[in-house]
Amino acid sequence: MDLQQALECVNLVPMFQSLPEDQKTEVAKLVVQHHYPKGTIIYLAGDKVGHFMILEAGQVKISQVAANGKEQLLKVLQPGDFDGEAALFNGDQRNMAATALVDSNVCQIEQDAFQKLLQKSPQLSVSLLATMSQQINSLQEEKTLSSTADMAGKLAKYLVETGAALDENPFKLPLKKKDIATYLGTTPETISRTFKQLTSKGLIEAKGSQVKIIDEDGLDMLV
Amino acid sequence: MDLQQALECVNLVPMFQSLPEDQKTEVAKLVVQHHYPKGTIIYLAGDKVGHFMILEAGQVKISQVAANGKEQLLKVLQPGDFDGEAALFNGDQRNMAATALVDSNVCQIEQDAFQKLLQKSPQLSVSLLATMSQQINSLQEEKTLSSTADMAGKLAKYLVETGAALDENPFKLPLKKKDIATYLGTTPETISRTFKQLTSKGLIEAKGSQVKIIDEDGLDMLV
DNA sequence: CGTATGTTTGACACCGCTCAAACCCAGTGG
DNA sequence: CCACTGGGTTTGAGCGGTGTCAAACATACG
Repeated sequence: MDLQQALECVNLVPMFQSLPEDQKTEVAKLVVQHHYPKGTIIYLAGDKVGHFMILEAGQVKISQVAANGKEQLLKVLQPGDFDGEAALFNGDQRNMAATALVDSNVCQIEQDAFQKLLQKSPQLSVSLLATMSQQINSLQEEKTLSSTADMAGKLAKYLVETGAALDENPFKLPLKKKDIATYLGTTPETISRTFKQLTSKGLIEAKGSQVKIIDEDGLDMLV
Repeated sequence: MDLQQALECVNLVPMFQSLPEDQKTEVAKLVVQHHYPKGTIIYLAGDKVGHFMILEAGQVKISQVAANGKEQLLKVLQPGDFDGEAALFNGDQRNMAATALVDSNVCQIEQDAFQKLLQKSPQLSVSLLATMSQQINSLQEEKTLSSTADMAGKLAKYLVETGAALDENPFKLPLKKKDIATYLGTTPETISRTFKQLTSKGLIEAKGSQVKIIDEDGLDMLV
C-alpha cells in the first residue's frame, strides 16, 4: 500500500487536516484503497459494518429503502466526502446501501482500527464530534424543511445549494432528474412540473440538465 | 452546589454512566442546577450557545421555527434526556428553542468546561460519539419515513414508539393532539381524523388522551 | 440505427390543508 | 358548587398539491 497515496486520501478530509503530521501518518497507515467500477454495490443494508470510507474519486450514492419498498436517496458522495462515521458506533448492521455511480476510488479504514485510533487521540475525537454535530443540525433542518415546505420550496433549496456547491452559474445538474426526485422524496413527474413552474416564474432558466439561477432571492422566498 | 445531587443528575445519562467513578465526579463538579417554572423559555434560536443540558425532572419542548413561520416540534425531553450536545460544536448560535412545558429542573454544564473535559477524556468522547451516531441514524430514518409514509403510517409509528417508551398499554398520550400534530408536521384536524381511521380499522382504541394499542403488527404494516 | 432509459405532458383521483362551526373539557371565579 | 370562559378537539365542506397511470417524446449508448 502506497503510504503517500494514502496520505493524499487522508488529506481530502477536513476532519483529518487539523491533525498534526505524525497523527495523519498514523491514520494513513490504516488506509486501504479500493476501486469500484460503475454500478458496483459497495455495501447493502444488513451488511456487517466494517469500514470508514473516504471517496477519493468518482461518485457514490448512499440510499435507504423504506419499509414500503421506496428508495430514499440520502446523499451522493463527491470526492473528499466520507461516510460510515455514524455506522461505526451503531450495532453491527448497516442500515443504508452504497453504490458507485461512476468508476470510483475509495479509501477505507477498518472499523476496529479506527475506534482504537479515536481512543488514543482526543483531538481526532473532538474533530469527529464537531463534524457529527454539524450533521445532526443539518439533518434536523432538513427534516423540518421536508415537513413544512412544498415541492417548489424543496427544489428551490436544492438548486440554490447545488449551484453554490458547484460554484457556477449556469451549472449542470449532477444528478438525473429522476434521482433528484428520489432525493427530494417525490416523483420524476412532479420534478418536471416544478421545474416548469420555477421557469415560468422567471426564477430559473432550464434546458436539459443545464440550469441557470436567475433570481436567487426569489428562490429563497419559496423555502 | 450540592455535589451529591449533581451526581444524581449525571447518573441519569447513559452516556456518563459508563465512566469510572472519579470521572463522573469530575463531570458532577461542573454541573449547575436550575429550576424553570412552567412556560419558561430556556433559550431561543439565535441565543449564544452556552450549555449542555440534562433534564432532571419535568418536561422540556425543543422546537424549531421554519422559514415560513411554522413551528416544528423536534422532541420533548423527559427526565434523563439531554440536549445541547450538537450545538456545542456548531457555531455559537442556537438554531432551536427550548421551553419548559411543566415545572422543570435542569442540570447545566458550561460549554467550555465540557469541551475541556472531552479533550481530557477520550472515553467520554467515544461515548458521546456513539450517542451522536445513533442520533444521526435515527434522524436519517425519520427523514426517510417522513417523505415516504402517509399520515396513518407516521401516527402509527408514533403511537407504537410512545407506547413502548411508556411501557404501558393502554397509556395516556404525553402530548396534546395539537402538539402531536406539529411533531408529525401536520394539523390537529388531520390527527383527529387519522385517530378515527386507525380506530375504525380496529388497530387501536382511543378515548380522549387514553390510547390502547390493539393490533401492533397491524400498525407496523402501515409504516 | 435501434433499443433502453430518462423526461415531459395530460387526465384523474386522493390525501391532507384551510376555513368555519360545533362540541367538549378543565380551570376559574363567583 | 355551578356557570363561565378559553383552549383543545371534532366534524364538515371545499380545494389545491401531488401521486398514479398512460402515452408521447428526447436522449444516450451499444
